[in-house]
Amino acid sequence: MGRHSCCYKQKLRKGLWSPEEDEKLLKHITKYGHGCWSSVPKLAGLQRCGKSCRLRWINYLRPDLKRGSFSQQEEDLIIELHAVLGNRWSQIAAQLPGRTDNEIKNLWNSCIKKKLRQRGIDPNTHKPLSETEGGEDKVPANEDKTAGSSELKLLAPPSGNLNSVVPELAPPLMSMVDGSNSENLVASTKDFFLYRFAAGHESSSGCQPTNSMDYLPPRNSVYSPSSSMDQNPPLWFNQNARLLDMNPELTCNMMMSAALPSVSRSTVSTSMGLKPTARMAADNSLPGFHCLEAGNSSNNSASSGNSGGGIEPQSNNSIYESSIFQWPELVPNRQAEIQLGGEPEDLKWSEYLNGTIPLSADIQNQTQLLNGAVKEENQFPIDGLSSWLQPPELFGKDFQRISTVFKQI
DNA sequence: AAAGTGAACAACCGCAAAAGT
DNA sequence: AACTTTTGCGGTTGTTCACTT
Repeated sequence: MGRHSCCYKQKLRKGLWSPEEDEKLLKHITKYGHGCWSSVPKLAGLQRCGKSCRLRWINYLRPDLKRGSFSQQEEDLIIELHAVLGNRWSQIAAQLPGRTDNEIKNLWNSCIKKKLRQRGIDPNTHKPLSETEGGEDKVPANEDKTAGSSELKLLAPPSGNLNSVVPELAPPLMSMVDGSNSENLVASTKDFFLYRFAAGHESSSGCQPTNSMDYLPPRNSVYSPSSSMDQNPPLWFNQNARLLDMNPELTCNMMMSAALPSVSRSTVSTSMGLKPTARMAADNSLPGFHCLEAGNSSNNSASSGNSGGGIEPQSNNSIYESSIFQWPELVPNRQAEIQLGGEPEDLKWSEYLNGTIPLSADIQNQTQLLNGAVKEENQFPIDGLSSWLQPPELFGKDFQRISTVFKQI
């Protein structure tokens, strides 16, 4: 319990990561996947603890990270999600594909808090400062993590009256949830989330969710309590539901993958979360939109079952099968960005790597490009590297470092 | 030009819980 | 069932850089 044992070992480096360390970690994970994090530093030849490696990967090296500044839409979404979830950054991050909890947390503490105060809003309670009688830094009621049944508690809005928010949102949003009306998506994104959270609040009792994001009701979904993923249905559903009702083919793939044993621990990146806009857009079905996530889980569990034995190189496994890259979800994500007014600099690794940085919202072409990349035996699309490696000045110093590493790979 | 300041970002720490033995 | 190991999360601190004085 507590601090990881590897942290006690001597001579472990701390502080900022060097490009060489990044390279080692990236190479290792690209080749073998992370498997058991505690064994990663040893296998990758790093003088770091596994925890540090994990953090570095999640917050910095992961290829599906979206870099660049937050858009206004994203900020607004964060504020509204925070009003519902409190400081549950990982859950907030799950709704912002390509963003990490750390990133969002930093943004909140350094920027959004200040903005809200300037607007006369208490960032903790989301009420006017005048109503909070100087309790600026007090923890709001919905952040009481230690209280029992916290799942339901934290879902309650700061005002304590979630119903005041939800009912009027529900009718138009229901059609969004059902995917039958994709035209009003942009304007209602934030409302959509509030509704979804509220829906979770209502439906969570029968599901015994493990966290507040496990609310997703099985509407329009394939989740069945009797299915094989019921080893941890809330978790499984939490991580996959948004994708499940996106695409029948995807659903099929995921179901098959989920049928593999031990979809349990949350080793799966929450970055698979899709904005509603992306979700709806994908209702048009993207052929070849494979779900890697469930396969990822099963694969991870298989490797983690070998804990202590290190990671066996899986030379036959593609990068996808190694649960590292999750390109396909980036297709709808990209569309989501476009619909949400994503900024040009909000480019993604997949786009760099595929050399398919789109200049317009031509999703079909994009989809074809990405599908092509996927179909090519799931190989890491190194061919596309040259095109995105060329203008590093466009993407900052970090880009140069990573690009160097990828070049070498 | 140098020092001070604040914003933004990166990383660490401690804890809780899940998973494994 | 008890204990250990591993993972994930949130709070906090440290670092870097740009801007101001």
